Amino acid sequence: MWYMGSQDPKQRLLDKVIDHLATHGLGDLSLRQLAAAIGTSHRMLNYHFGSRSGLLVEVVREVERRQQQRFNDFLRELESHARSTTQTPLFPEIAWRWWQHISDPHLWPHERLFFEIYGQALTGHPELAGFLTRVVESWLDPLIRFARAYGIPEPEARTEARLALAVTRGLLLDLLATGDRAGVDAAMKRQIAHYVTNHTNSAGVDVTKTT
Amino acid sequence: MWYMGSQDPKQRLLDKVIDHLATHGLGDLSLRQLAAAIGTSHRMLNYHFGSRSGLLVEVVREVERRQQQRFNDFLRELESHARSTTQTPLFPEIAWRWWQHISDPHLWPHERLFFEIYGQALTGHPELAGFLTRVVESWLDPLIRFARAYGIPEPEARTEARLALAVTRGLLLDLLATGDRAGVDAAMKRQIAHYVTNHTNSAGVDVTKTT
DNA sequence: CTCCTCATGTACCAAGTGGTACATGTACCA
DNA sequence: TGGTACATGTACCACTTGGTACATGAGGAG
Repeated sequence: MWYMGSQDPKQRLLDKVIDHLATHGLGDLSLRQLAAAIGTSHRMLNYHFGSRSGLLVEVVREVERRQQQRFNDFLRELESHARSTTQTPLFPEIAWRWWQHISDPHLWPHERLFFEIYGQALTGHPELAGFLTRVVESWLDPLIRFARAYGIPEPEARTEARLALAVTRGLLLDLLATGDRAGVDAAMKRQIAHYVTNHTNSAGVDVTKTT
Repeated sequence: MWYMGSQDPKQRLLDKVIDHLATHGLGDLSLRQLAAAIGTSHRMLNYHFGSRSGLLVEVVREVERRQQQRFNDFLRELESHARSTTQTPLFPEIAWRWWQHISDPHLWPHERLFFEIYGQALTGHPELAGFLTRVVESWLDPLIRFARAYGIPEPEARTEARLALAVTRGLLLDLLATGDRAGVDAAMKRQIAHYVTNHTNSAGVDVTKTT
C-alpha cells in the first residue's frame, strides 16, 4: 500500500478519535460531529469501524492498550534508573514515583476518558461488558507480582494490590474533580506511610522526603 | 392543590426519573424514551424541568441530596444503637459498618448512576461543573469531624478523611465492576487495620472479627 | 492496458431528537 | 357562577442521528 511507512489509515483515524474524545469527552460520540472535528466524513468512520458501537469498542480497547503501555514504559524507566544507581529502590520510593507518573496533568485527559468509559460501562452498556471484566483483573496481576517482589507474603499480596488500585483510582477521581494537587499528594503519602509501618521489612524510610 | 398530601407532581416525576436512570443508566436520557418508560409524555418533562439540561441538573442535585440523606440516616442509626448499648463503638467498628451500609447491593444502582454522572462531569459538561466542586468537599467536612471525634489530630484529620473517601470510592468502583464481594471486603478490612495500627489511641481491636 | 482492491466523497433515507403551539381538562377562588 | 392557574395530551417543527447506495479515484497485479 502507498501509505505503508506511516500507518494503517484505520489506526490513524483511531488515534485522532481518541485524542478528540480525551479532550472533549465521550458525549461527543456522534459520528458526524466527531468526523468533522478530526477532519473526515462520518462515512469513513462507518467504513473502517463498521458502526458506532464498533468504533466505541475499538476506542475502549485502545485506551486499555495505552494504559498497559504506560505501565510498561514506567517499568522500563525504573529498570534503567536502577542500572545507573546500582541499588534497587525501596518500595515507598517506587510507589511514589508511580503516583507522580500517572497523576501528571498531561495524562488527565486520558484519565478523564477512562473514568467516563468506566461510568458508562457500569450502567449495562452491553458492548462495554468486557471492559468491566478486565478493568480490575488486568491490573491485579502485575501489582501482585510487584507486592511479592517487595516481600509481602502471598495471601496478603492480592488484598494489598486490590487496595492499592482502589486508592490510586479514588485519589485520581479526587484530583480530576478538585485539581487539589497538594491535598491529594498528601493523602497518597499518608497511604504509603501506612503500608510502610505495616510491613516492617520495608520500613524505616521517611516517605515525606521523596518529593 | 388536590394532590397535596401525596407530592408535588414535579417531585413525583423526578423520583420516577431517578429510579429509571439508576437501573437503566444515563445513556437513556432521551426525553421521549425516558418519559415513555416512566409513563408520561416528553411534553411533561419539558414542562416541569424546562429543558433536557434542566432535568439533568435536577437529577444530579437529587442524587447528591439522597447521598447526604443516607449519611444522616446512618448517623441516626448509629446514635440509637449507641443509646441501647450505652458504650460508644470503636472506630474500626463504625468504619466497617459504614462500608457495609453503602456497599449493600440494593444501593448499587444508585452508585452506578453516581459514577456515571461523575464521569460525564469530568469531561467538561458545563451544567455538571457544580457537581465536581461539591463531590469531594461536601464529604470532607463530615469525615473530618468524624476523624477528630476519634482522636485523630487536626492536621492529619483532613488528609485521612480525603484518603478514606478515595479508598471508599475506589473499592466501590471495584465492587461494581467485579461483584467480588469477598475480595473487596478483605481490602477494606485491611485498610481499616492500617488505620488502627497507625493511630494507637483506637488500636487493639481485631477488625477481621467485625463481620 | 486492464482489472481489482481499498479508500474516500456525495447524497440520501427513515427514524429519532429537543422543543413548542394549541387545545383540553380539572381543581381552587371570588 | 365564572374565571384563573396549573397540569396534561396531541400534533407539529426543524434538525440531527446512524447507516447505506452509488460513484470516483488511486495504487498494485497480471
